[in-house]
Amino acid sequence: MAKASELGKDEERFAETLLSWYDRSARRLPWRVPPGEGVRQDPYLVLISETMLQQTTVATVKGRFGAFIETFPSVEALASAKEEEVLAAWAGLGYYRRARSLHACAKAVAEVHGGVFPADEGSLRKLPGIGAYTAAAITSIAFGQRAVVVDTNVERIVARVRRITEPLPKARKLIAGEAEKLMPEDRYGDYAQALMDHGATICRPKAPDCLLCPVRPFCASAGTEDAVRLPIKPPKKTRKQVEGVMGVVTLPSGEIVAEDRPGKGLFAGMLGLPGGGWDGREVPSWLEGFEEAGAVRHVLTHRELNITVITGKVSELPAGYRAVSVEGARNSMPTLFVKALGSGI
DNA sequence: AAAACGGGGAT
DNA sequence: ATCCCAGTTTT
Repeated sequence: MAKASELGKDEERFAETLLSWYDRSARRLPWRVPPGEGVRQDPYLVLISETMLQQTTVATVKGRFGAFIETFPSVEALASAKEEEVLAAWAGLGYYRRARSLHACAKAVAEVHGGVFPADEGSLRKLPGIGAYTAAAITSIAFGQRAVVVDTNVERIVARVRRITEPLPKARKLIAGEAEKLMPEDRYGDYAQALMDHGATICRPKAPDCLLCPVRPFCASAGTEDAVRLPIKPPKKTRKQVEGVMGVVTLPSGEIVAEDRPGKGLFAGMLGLPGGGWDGREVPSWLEGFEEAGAVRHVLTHRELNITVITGKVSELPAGYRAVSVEGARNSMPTLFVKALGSGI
């Protein structure tokens, strides 16, 4: 460990060393430009990937990014798409507000900014769905400008490197300040992505690999128990258990009955199956008396859903609902409904 | 400041 | 089972 008088020097060497490691071992990812001086990525691609990656693993996004970009190749294409199409392309990814914000963001870029992404953090931050993290990511990765990118990887790395023992979320301000001190003087985009790779492959949440860590000489927790336990996180809340009913109801055409969900709440704006009880809405009376066909358990961050799946036939479409093919439902409904569909057919 | 908001992969 | 994830918005 360096003496206090040498910390300033360590701060410079940290970023330099991490960038050097990144040049050798950057992961290749579909949305990423390989490391190099002055490299930039298309801001539209950064927006899509960063939005998809919010609270979502790289493994999941890997399988969805390409198809989305193919469907909506440019910010103009996304802006001119119908919301229904955007939501369908997002089905299964979760946190569906992201898709609606993304669509609103594309419209704003197209209409307010003439189809050109604003190149400064402050303007980006004003766009729908772009918070502090995403604004900093676009600023650095797409525009090569200085921005302090702080996500959970960075929080973890900085808390360990600086041995910050104050629990989250109170430690956030301190962590952001320390993160800024550790920054390099150029290659801001590569540096942001180097931190991500380091957090994902070396400075992992549970089993950090300090023996392989390139910045071990600059880390106050390296090889100690602190490297495993920091940052200190707040205790988890227990999930509320809720029960409900969902119907897989067939029409004479072979299609099934579906609904457009309300604009707020769970799965807002998405295509869903008729039912209720689990989302604060009544089970529609026309579903009564249908045959029980299965059960689905679905766990969300703040709810645990226990759904009874019923099946039946109706001769015509009930008012307020719409007919969709089973294939269409599978492709555009959130996972919960697709699971119910599988259990009810 | 706390709650709402999905889903899947790793352990 | 539990933890965690390239967070943002609303309450």
